[in-house]
Amino acid sequence: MAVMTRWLDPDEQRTWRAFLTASRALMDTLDRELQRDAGMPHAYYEILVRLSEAPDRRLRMSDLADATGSSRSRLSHAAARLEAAGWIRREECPTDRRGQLAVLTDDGFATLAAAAPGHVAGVRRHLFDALSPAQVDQLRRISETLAEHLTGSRPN
Amino acid sequence: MAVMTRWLDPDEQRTWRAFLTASRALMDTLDRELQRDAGMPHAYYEILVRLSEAPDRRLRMSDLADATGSSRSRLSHAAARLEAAGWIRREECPTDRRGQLAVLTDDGFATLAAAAPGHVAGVRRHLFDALSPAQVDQLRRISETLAEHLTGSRPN
DNA sequence: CGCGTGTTGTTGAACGCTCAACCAAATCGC
DNA sequence: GCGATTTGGTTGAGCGTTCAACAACACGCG
Repeated sequence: MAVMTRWLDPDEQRTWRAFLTASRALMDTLDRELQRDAGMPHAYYEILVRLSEAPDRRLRMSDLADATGSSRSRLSHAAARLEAAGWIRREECPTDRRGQLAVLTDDGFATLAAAAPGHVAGVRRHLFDALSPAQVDQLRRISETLAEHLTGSRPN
Repeated sequence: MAVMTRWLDPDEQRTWRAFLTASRALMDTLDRELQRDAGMPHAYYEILVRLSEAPDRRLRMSDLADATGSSRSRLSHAAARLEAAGWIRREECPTDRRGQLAVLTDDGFATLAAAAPGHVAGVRRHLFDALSPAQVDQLRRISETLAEHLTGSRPN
C-alpha cells in the first residue's frame, strides 16, 4: 500500500524557505562580487584556493574535483577555461599515465592573492557579521552534520 | 592607508567550508532527484509552487520573480520553457498594459502534485531527518537573520 | 498636457553545468 | 598472463543563468 506523504509542518516550511532564500542570496551575492572584482565565478575561485594550499600548488584532477565538490566533467571544463586564462596549467602525472595534474601558475596565484581580501571581506560582511558567535558555532555543527549525512564523510 | 585584511580564523574557515559543502551537496542532491523524477530543475519546481499558492493560481511576473528570488530575465526565460511544456500560460495584466500574468495550467498543477510527495520526502530525508529539533530551530533563526540581512526583508 | 524618468518584461550572446558517451590506462579475477 | 571490469579524464550537446541592451508603458512634475 502506498505510503501517505508526510508534508512539512508550518515550522519546517518556514525553515526550509528561509534556508533557500538565505543560501541563494548569499551565494548569489558572493558570486556577483567575485565576478565583478576578479572576473571569475565562485566555483573557479575555490579551485584556485585548493590548488594554492596543495603541496607544490598542484593536485590530481580527481582530488581537486573531490575537494571542490564538483563532478569530473565540470572540473574538466573549468580547467580548460582556467588554463586558457593562464591561471593553471596541466601536467602529466608521473605515477599514473591516465592522470593529469592541475598546477597553479604564478599568474593564477597573483590573481588569487588580489581577489582574496575582497572576497573574505564579503564573506565576513554577509555571513559572520550578521550572526552571533553562538550562531556561528551552531551553523558549523549543522553544516558538518549535513555534509557528513549527504556525502558520507566530513568536509575537508 | 589601506586596511589590513582580517582573514578567517580556523573556526570561521571550518564553518565556511562546511557550509559550502553542505549547502551545495543538499541543493545538488535535490536538484538531481527532481530532474530525475519530475523532469524539471528545482528552480522551476519553486515557480510552480508559488503559482499554485497564489489566488487564482496566477501572479505578476515581477512578484513571481521576487517570490522565487530570481532576476526578471531568468524568470522570463524560465517562463518561456514552462509555457512550452504546457505547465503555465501567460495572460495580459488588466491594470497595467506592460504587465504579464503567469498562470498555472491544470497540466502544470497535476505535474506539481505528482512531483511534490517525492520532493518533500527528499527534503525531509536529506535535511530534517539529519538534524535535531533544536538544530532545526537554530537553522531557522540563522537563515531568517541572513535572509533579512541580505535582502532587506524577511523571507516569505 | 508633454517631457523626462522609472518600471515591466523580453531578447540574444556568452558562459557554466549536466548528462551520456567515449578513450585510455590500471586493476581484478581466474 | 589475459580478458573483463573499474578508474581517470575529456568531449559535445543541450539546458539554464547572467548580463547588457532594448521596447513599451506608467508616473511625476513643471
